[in-house]
Amino acid sequence: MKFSQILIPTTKETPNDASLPSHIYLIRAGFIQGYSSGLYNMLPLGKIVLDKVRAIVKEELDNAGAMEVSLGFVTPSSFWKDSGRIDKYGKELLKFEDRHGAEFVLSATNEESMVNLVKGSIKSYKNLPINLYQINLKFRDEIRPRFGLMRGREFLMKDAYSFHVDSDDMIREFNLMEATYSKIFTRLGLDFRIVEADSGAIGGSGSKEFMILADSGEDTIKVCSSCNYGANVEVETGEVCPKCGDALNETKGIEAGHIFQLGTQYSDALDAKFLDNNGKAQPFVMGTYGIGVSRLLAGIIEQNHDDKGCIWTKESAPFSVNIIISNIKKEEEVAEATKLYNELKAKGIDVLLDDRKDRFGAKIKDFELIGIPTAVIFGKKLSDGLVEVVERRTLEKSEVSVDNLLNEVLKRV
RNA sequence: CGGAGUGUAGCGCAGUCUGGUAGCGCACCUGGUUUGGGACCAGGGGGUCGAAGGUUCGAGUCCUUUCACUCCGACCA
Repeated sequence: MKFSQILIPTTKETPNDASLPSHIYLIRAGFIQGYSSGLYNMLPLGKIVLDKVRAIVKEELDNAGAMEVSLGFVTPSSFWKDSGRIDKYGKELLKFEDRHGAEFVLSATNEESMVNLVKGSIKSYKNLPINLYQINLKFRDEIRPRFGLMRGREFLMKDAYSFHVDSDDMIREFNLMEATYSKIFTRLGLDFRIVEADSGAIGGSGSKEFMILADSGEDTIKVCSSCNYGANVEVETGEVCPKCGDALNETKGIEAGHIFQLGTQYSDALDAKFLDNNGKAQPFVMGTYGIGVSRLLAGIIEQNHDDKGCIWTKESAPFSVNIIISNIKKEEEVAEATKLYNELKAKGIDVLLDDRKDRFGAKIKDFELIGIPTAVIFGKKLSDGLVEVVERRTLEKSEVSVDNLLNEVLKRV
């Protein structure tokens, strides 16, 4: 895409109400725009990144055999009364009435809706197991929303729910989801730990959290210095690793995923049963699995930024290559840059062409702020047949011959 | 909900103490000159100073009430 045609309102000034790097840079680089406490608009760049992350989540879940659905954002309060959660979840639920006085809530999570969906469509063990998920808006009226996308009130969440004939099969799926989440976080280029956790308001027994390691994390976790063991401090109070006996270190993490072994808590409460192979009614044994998709964006930047701006990882970047035309009035620069732009597009590579009338300084600053992994600069040395290639993460520059340029760029994406 | 702060142009801020014609920087528009690290010159547009009420000849400024937003805490995927 061409920079001149996308809305990317970058700013030099740090917004007065942002303190975390992810919050500051996502706003300054024109990814998001806040408009009320805990509420954000996704601008074009933010939407592109969100869709990329979402696509990775979807791809891995589909590969694991889960199926995507989309449940309504508005749910009757009766769903929550039936499960007994209307009081337990309390004020985080945004409640309202329709014109007839019927009570509704905005979905904060969808165990009830999903159990009702399955209850109405699955009657036999022959249709089990099944894992249904959705990636859509949630609303939680947080006591104190903060840190931009990190803890918004409205946010994009992937929530999956699995249904099984027994606990063994549910645990098999739980382990599969753990492996699937690991693939997702790894593809996104994140440094993360899987930790033992409390189950919180969701309930259930076994539960693990996926923590993105970052100083600004809201959770304190203990991680083993040699193996991959990790646990939430509320769960783990010891000083040595129960797995291998080495020292445990305290660190901060951002909770971006959480998987639960639910059991029959919701199927019992909502009277959701199937017929087993003896024709006997049994409650579904359930698991539930969540990823904070919009929170992942904040997490990626918390873990990947410098004092100049964002540094997107390969699979999360809005574009793979940022082509900079140093001086838009130099016909040769425009021609050569446009040529590379078209060649890369033809290869299916996401590329941003900075064709604005601004000077070089503004363009390179925006490149550093936005954080696309690689920049290609068509400038002064083009008359000698040379262009400059810059790696965003290291800011390392190298000169490349125009003749060899396409291959050189392709090597990097 | 306790504690602390902030609301003045799209963004960042000064002006409020000590009441007297609404300011600065960035951004934006027009013209010109520039073009490798956020250019320069000239001209220009944009505000019910968060809201309501009060005091006063006169309120951005003083008083009262209220709303919003941010930070710390408790709480929470």
